[in-house]
Amino acid sequence: MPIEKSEMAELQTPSADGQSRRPRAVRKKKAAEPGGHLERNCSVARTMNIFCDSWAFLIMREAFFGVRNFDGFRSALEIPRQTLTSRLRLLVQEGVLKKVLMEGSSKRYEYRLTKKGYDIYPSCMALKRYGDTWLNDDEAKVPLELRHTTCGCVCEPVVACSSCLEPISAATVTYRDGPGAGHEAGRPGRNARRAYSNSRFLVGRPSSVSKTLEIIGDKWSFMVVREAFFGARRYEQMQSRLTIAPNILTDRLAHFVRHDVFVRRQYSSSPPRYEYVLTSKGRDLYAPFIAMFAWGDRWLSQGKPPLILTHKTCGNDFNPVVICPECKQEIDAGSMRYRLNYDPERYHAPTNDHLDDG
DNA sequence: GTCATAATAATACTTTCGCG
DNA sequence: CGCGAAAGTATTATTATGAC
Repeated sequence: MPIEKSEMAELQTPSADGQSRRPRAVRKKKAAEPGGHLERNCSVARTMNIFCDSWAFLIMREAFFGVRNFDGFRSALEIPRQTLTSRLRLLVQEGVLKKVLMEGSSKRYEYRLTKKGYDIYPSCMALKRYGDTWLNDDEAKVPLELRHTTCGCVCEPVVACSSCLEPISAATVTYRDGPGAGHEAGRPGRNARRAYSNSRFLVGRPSSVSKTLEIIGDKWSFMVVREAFFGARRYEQMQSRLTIAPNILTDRLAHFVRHDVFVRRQYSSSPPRYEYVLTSKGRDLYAPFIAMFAWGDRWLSQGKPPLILTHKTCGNDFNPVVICPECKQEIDAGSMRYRLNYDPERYHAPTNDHLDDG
């Protein structure tokens, strides 16, 4: 991964040399500067620029359940209006939803999935599967059961190699630069904040997608996990590869340790140093991660993927696909039926009902 | 080097209001 | 009602600095 001269100059921090002359971005003072630093081209990062926080994904999930209008989203998710407004606008702008006038009305709109949006379904299922596997309290029952109409099985979709159709994991995949490799300016503006309280979006329907997003609901979390999948273990490695603020990195690592995604292990004692190693629970995040990677390749790379994947097991280059383990067919939203393993009524209590007690 | 803390910038959320 | 803008508050991200 060679870095060109011009990029080097950008990457250099002002504090690197003693004298504090700014390289040249002197005209800041406005929001003009952000996006100044470069980040590696990455389909996951691009995907996360669209689904920049958990809400965006949950809105998509509801869309797959058939929700179409503003108030439908609002009541299903108990999302603040303003937040919903801005998320819908973003999703429309990015072309995963489209806003259409409802027939017979001059002012009611509905939000429909575009092809691009419809295609995020497999990623959604990968998130769901992860939550079912690792975050479900009730061992016996997952909140939502999928039935694959193509083959009739009760389906637990897996992420697999498009060449041999065997499930993939971080350990069985290698990488090399693709035609779209390189660096690009980061998205202007700051990254989205995490949602206020984690429990906030668990109040809607019980959902394994929500639970998964509680762990990796923001872009930085995904980026930290990405670096871990690419072999980074130490604080400093991640820090330098991501140009992430140190306290944010600290925060995310601690968050991940709390959630059993990383273990913190001392590798040196004279100066105490620690490294962060993925647990099996952490390694399993590879499935949703790579599913979103594939989506970014399909829709945001203009046919020039930044990275090419090779499946060690079969030896071929491949694209990640989400398939039904029974019939090996790729899944899509149209071929799935659902069964709820919970009482829907119970989970649609009026707002704030859960707050008032002594 | 590996963070922690404090100060500051920016955004999520709450509330209120307006418009057809 | 259905939707969103505006204003104000709460919380988080970023920057700067420093402890060890």
